[in-house]
Amino acid sequence: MTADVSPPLRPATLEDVAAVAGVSRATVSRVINGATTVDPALRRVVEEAVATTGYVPNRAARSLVTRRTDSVALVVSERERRPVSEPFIGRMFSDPHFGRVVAGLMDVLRPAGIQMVLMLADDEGSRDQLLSYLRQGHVDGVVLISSHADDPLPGLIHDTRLPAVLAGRPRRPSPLTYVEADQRAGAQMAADHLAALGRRRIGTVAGPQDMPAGQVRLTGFLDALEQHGVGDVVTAEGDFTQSGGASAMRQLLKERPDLDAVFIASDLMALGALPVLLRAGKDVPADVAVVGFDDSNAAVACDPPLTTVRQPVEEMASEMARLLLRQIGKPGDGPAPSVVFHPTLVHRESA
Amino acid sequence: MTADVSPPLRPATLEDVAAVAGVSRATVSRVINGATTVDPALRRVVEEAVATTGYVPNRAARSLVTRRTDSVALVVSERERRPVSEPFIGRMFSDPHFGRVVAGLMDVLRPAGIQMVLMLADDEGSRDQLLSYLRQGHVDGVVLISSHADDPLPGLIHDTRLPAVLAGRPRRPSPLTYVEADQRAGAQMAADHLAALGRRRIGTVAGPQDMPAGQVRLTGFLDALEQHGVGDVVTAEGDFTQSGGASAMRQLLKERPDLDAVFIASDLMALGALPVLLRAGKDVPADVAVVGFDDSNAAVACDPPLTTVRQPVEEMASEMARLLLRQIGKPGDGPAPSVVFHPTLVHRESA
DNA sequence: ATGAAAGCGCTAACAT
DNA sequence: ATGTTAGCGCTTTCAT
Repeated sequence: MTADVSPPLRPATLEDVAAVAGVSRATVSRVINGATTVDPALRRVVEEAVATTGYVPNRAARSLVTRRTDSVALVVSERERRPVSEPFIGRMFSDPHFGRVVAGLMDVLRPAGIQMVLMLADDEGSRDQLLSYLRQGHVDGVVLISSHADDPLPGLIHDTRLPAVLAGRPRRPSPLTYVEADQRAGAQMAADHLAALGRRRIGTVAGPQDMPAGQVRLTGFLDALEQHGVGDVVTAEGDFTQSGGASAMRQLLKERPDLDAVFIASDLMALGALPVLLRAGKDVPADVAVVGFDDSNAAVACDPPLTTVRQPVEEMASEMARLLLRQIGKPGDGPAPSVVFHPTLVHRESA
Repeated sequence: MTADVSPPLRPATLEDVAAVAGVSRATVSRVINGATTVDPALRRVVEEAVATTGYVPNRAARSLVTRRTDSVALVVSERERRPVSEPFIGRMFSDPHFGRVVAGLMDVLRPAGIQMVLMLADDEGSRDQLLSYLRQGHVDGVVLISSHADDPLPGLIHDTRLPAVLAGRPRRPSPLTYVEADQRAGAQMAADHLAALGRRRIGTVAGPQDMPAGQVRLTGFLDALEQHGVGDVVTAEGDFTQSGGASAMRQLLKERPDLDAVFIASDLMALGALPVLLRAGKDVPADVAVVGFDDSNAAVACDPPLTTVRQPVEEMASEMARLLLRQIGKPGDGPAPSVVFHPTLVHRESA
């Protein structure tokens, strides 16, 4: 323990450190920024001065001259909430999926010293506000999580020329880098599994056909099944909600009461569908095998626990962060190539 | 539609606006910041120039001189993850509760033009990093969500003299403002309800006893039950996760197979516990009445839907934001008085 | 009511 | 290898 230095009322500046170390501001700056052209002895002196003064760089000042901010925006884009009366925002925020993405991003961003600024775009006003924020260069890049297919934001963000990465392939083709899980491959794994189980009277609760994920999971499933010689598959469309899954399941059961397997395009819909099955006197998996998609919390909440297609959400988010950092690092290169992850089948009890 | 101005390669500065408007930088600055001492006519001219140039203030430059940042930190503090091998951070992040807090905060911060910077403190290194960040004044205030009782962060944050608001009363008394729901009252409501139902063979899945919420919900429940003449209550501790809820429920069932009611200290744990109950051949609520806590998404995802103690999480978060903004507004006043919200019992089908 | 000018703390040429 | 200097874009005295 050394004697206390009298506590600075004003945070130490580069100037203060320079004075203590007996060098110029520039030298201190060089040490701070790890320039190699500094005499080792001087470097030590400066480092000591930094320690005694408790110096921390002022981001605003630095950012003003470097035009970097060492922060990125995490933009959550949601469809406009229809009734303005609806009290609170953020369907996305209360989705555990969102938290998993944040965790994955932070895992990479934090060690890099990059801060995350959380932004929400859920109507035209907030979108304009967001864009002007981005255009003014208050962040070095953006991660976009969009919950709806017709989102104009990928295009608008691309126009800002800011490095950006999308969570999931956008519906309209975009030059922006995206990271997604191979939905088609996932659906195939579900089909293969069901076929391997010897099931032949198969149905599927599809997702909304106006969302890419909904479409691809359905066609991927049907195509794979066809390869297994199963051509006659009953289909009902759900809306990715629990109750949507329930009514789609009812419909399926009416059309094909002797069903022996069903692929449900999201765990949440499966959570709604399972009780319908049980109520109809079907045992899962004995009578009807069920495979879900996502490996979300809902999968374990189901009874029986759901065999489901897992997307490595955290890993994908970390990859988004890495891709973003890479683009920020060398701005000339344009968007980084997109990355597609491979899903895996998680075995539980429903199939 | 007027003719396009040639697109600026470099974002417009105050100087540019001043040139277009034919006034000085100072006057533009006054208009931007709503000073009253500007001639209405000139004001209009300047506003037009702002529009045509697409000017947006540069935060870094402004912050450098004002020493305000128009952003606050949302700090998530978690216990250190024991095995470093554990792949990912952020138990908190994947908790839907977190998302609801974010939504509530954003609801008041966004209209105020305040950005939220997400920060995580889960070991000493990240805590130090966080504190130096805070001390350097990169944010105007902090919202702290802490997941463990012995968190030193409230004290450390108080030492920074930065305006701050805590989510939940800290274990060690602190001068910092906090916002919380009356956990004890909530637990009491659960007990009253179960007692009114005539249940007497009662168990509870408690939260972690090293968390204030875990402790208070347990003691509040037990005390209230005692008042109803129910003294013999079996208890198992969960960790506020779904799987933790499941195993605690199994334990409870083993100790007391004839249980007719259980209070589960979080909906998420209830989501895990319900299937265990059903598997054991118990009908809910006929055989076993279940009351949860939180009124989160999980409550509605449960089958049957959960009767649960509702904390107005979003409203509480909004209140935190308001209290923080107030302290930021007048720094002299010190911490604002804390606020305690009252929980309500939400009736669904499980009890 | 408006303008001129002085910095805020930092980095990056440019000199030495 | 180190120091000198000129800004980055803004707010804010201080004159006028």
